[in-house]
Amino acid sequence: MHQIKFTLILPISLLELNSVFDKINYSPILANVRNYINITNEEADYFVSLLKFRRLKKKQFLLQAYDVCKYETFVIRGCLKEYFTDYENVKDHITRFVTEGGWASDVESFIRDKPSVLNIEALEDCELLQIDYASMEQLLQTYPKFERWYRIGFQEEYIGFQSRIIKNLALGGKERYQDFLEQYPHLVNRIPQHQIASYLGVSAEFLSKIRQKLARK
Amino acid sequence: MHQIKFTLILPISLLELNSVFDKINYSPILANVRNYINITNEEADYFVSLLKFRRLKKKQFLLQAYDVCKYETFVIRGCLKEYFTDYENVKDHITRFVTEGGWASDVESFIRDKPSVLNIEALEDCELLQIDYASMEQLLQTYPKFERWYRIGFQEEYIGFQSRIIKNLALGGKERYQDFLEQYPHLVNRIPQHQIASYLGVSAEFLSKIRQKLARK
DNA sequence: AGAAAATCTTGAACAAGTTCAATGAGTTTT
DNA sequence: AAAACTCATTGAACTTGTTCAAGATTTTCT
Repeated sequence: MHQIKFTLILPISLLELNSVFDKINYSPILANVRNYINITNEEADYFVSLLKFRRLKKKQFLLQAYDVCKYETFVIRGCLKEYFTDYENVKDHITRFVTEGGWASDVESFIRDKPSVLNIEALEDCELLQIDYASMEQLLQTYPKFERWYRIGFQEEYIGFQSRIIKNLALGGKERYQDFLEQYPHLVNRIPQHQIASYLGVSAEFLSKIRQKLARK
Repeated sequence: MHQIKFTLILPISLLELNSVFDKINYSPILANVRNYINITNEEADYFVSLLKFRRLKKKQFLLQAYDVCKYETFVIRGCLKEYFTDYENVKDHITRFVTEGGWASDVESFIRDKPSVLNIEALEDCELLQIDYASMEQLLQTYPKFERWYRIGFQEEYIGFQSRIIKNLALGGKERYQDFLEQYPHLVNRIPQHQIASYLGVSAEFLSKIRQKLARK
C-alpha cells in the first residue's frame, strides 16, 4: 500500500515496483551458467528463450507435495523453503533453503515425472526463472556443453547434502546451530527461528533454549 | 586356507581364486554407463582403457581422511563403507555403503584436489575399477556424451541423499531401522549390526534394544 | 585347536531433546 | 485502534537415545 502511494508521487521508484513491465534480469542465471562453462551470446540467448519468468508472493507455493514438479526454478530474488510434511507426526521438516543464485526443485519428481514428496514455498516475495523438463532436454540436445554445467551443479548439491548428513550424524543440536550461524550468517536474521529449528532437526522450543544458553556467555 | 588347499586338489576352482591372471570383468561398469547413454564399442574400449583394476582386502583403506581422493571407484564385487571420524567424540559415522554396481569417492576432495573428510574402507574383499581426475576429464572432452551419464549418476546420488536427510529428520531410530530393512534387505546380513547402527545414527547398544523390541512381536 | 579379536546383548544411570501449556511481544489485517 | 496472527520464550513432565560396564557368542588368526 505504502509503496504504491509512493511510486505515484515519485515516478523514479517505479523501478522498484518490479512490475510485469520491468525488464527481466537474466544476469544472475547467466552468471550461474558461466561459472562452469563458457557460452556464446547465441547460446545464452537460446538458453534464456527457454526460461519462464515468475513472481511468487510470500507464503505462496511453487510446488505442493503429490503434484508433479514440472520445473527447475532459479531464484533471482527472494527465498524459498523445500520441506517435507510428515503426516504421522503432523510436522514439517525443512530440507533446504534456496536463496538468490540457487535452484529449487523436487529432483526425483522432475526427472521421473512422478508425484513429489517435497513442498516448495516462498518465505519472501520472489522473482524466479523456470525451465521445464522438455526445454531442459532440448537445451542439452542442442548444446551438449550445458550437460557439463548441469552435472557440476549436481556435484555441488551432492557435496552440500553430504556435509549436511555428516553434521546431522556427528553434532548435537547446539553445535548444529553454531555451525548454521557460521555457514549461513546472512540467513539467520532473514528466516524465522522456528524454521531454522526445523532445518536443524530440533524443536522450536529447544532451539530457543540453545540460544538462551549461548547468550549467557 | 581351506579354499587354497581345495584349489590345489581341484584345478577347476582356480577360476574362483580370482588371481591376477584372471580376465577383468568390465560388464558391470559398461552396464552402468549403458544404463544412461548409448555408446559404441569403440567408445567403450576407450573408456575401459582409462580404468585401473584394483583389489582390496577386507579392512584395507581405499582412502584415508586428509589424503586427497585421487580416484572415483566402481565396485565390481565386494562392499565398501564411506565414513567420517568425529575426533571430538571419538566416533565414526558411516555416510554410505557402496556395493556391486556403485561408485565411491570423496567428491569434494576429488574435484577440488583437497584433503578428504571421508575414509573409505573395505568391509569385504573387493574388486574395483578406478578412474583418476585427468582421465575422467579426458573422457569427457573426447566423448562429451559421457557428461550425460556422469550427470545422471549425480542426480541419482542427490536423490538418495535427500531421501536420507528426510528420513533422518522425520523418523526415530526404530523406524529408521525398519526402513533400512526394507530398502537394503540384502545388506542386513552382510554388514555387522554396529555398522548399520552407525549408518542409522544410533548407538550399537540402542540398535540392539530396537531389535529386541521388534523381535518380541 | 586354541587364543585373540570382533560382535552382540542387557541393565542401570544419565543426558539430550520433545511435548504441552502458558505468556508476552511484534506484525498484519480489518 | 482493535483483533487476529505469527513468533519467541520459559518451565515441568516425559521420551528417546547414550554411556558405561559386564558377560556371552561368534569369527578370525596363528
